[in-house]
Amino acid sequence: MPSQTAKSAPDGQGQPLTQAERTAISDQAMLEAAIDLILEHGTDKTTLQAIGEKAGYSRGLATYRFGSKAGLLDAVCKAVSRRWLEYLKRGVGDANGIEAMCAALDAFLRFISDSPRDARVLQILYCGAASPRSEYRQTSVSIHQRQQDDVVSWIRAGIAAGTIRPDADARSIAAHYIAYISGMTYLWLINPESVDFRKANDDMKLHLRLVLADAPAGTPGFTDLNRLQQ
Amino acid sequence: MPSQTAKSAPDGQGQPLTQAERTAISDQAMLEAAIDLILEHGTDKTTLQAIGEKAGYSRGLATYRFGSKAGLLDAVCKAVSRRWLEYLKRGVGDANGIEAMCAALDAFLRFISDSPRDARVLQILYCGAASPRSEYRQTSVSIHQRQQDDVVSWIRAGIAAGTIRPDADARSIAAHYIAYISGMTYLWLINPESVDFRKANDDMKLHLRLVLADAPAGTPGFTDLNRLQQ
DNA sequence: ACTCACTTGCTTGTCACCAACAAGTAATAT
DNA sequence: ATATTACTTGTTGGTGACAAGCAAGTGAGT
Repeated sequence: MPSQTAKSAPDGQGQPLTQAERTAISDQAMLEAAIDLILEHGTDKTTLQAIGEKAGYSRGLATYRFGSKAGLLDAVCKAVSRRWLEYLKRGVGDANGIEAMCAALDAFLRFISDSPRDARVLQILYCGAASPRSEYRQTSVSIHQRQQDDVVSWIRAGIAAGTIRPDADARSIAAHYIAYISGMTYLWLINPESVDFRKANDDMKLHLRLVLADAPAGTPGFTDLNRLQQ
Repeated sequence: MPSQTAKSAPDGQGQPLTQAERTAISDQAMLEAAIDLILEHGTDKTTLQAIGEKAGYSRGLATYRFGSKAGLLDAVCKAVSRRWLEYLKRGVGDANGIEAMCAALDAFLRFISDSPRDARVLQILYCGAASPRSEYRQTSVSIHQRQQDDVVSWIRAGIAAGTIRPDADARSIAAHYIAYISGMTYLWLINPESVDFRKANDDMKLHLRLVLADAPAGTPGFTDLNRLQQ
């Protein structure tokens, strides 16, 4: 127990930290500790005491800082979601229509292999948000809604650009698309071997093109699919 | 507190129950109480004491009977899953191919409106199974695997019957299909207003036909879709 | 630059609650 | 009547939440 002295300089040097630096450091340490512990034990068997102590502080800091266990989970959810959304943004760029939807699928696949820790903990937290009195459900709802809205705008832009057939129902397609990703991630989380995420995404891209692509009169239908699959 | 006397006849009559009847009655009462409490408070804020007492017994019976909280959740998960699988079986009958997949979507929609209590609690429990050390994850894995296997066999039968194009990848399609249902149910659970389940399922059925239908040379592609949507 | 009051970060003490188990009591079975 | 099973009660270790206290950082006046 290093007690509470010498916390002013983690590197051994005596230079004092500002209050803002102290909170930023301890916040970050606790969020990372929480991710590790959640991945190992799940949210319900992760204790605030363990989080605080793993981060190098006392058992009480997590409660003090985040107010409650739910508050901490919400903070973790927001922090990891932010990382994912930035990753997604970089992957999609300013693409639109079918290309944007395919790019987002690719980005998600890369996210899972680049940051499996984040991807897993995010899905665990989203699942936790399904609990009736979850105090961070709104966070999950907002993020899913935002992603769904993005997809809707991609589809509408695709329609405007003529790459997506005009009678496509953007909202319904977007819901289907988000549900697919969410469901696949769940299946992958509970049983990673049962899911070939790469192949599923490739198939999804084919299906998207098949279902959404604008088809001027006389273009091939299923034969086109068969050609793509070769 | 009715203490523990007069438990031999809930209807007031003095006729004794067999031991098997007693356990069956208390088991059922506790499972139903657990469902109500989980729907109201979520799994983590539902206590074994509350379950036992709501069922008309003592605070200790749930632990005694199910061994642990995880054991009880597993029992609830199995019981409700059984009800859903029977419902599904009746809805699908001995259909195959695309018809079976569409029938299953219809059955699920009816399940949600006929037994919203079961549907909601099932999704809550499946979400809980995503936790790293969940003691009933295997139950969720088995059920999802079984449903996926059913879909695979429907698809293979459809291929054999010539209603599904022969180059369809049954396993990949099945994973996509199960992921869609799972993901939609999650989105519906966390934010029921955001999902038009009926419309989404109608679209899903269209897409299934579009992606899977066997297409003899020269059949229409997208124009066929447009016709179906009228 | 020094100091002293104030604010903020963090820790420890404490309490109510909960899951789990053990031991005991009442019901059924033989 | 005795054994067995269903169920209850006593107890314990652990957990989240809160409050009180301690120490580090902050800033105005000198």
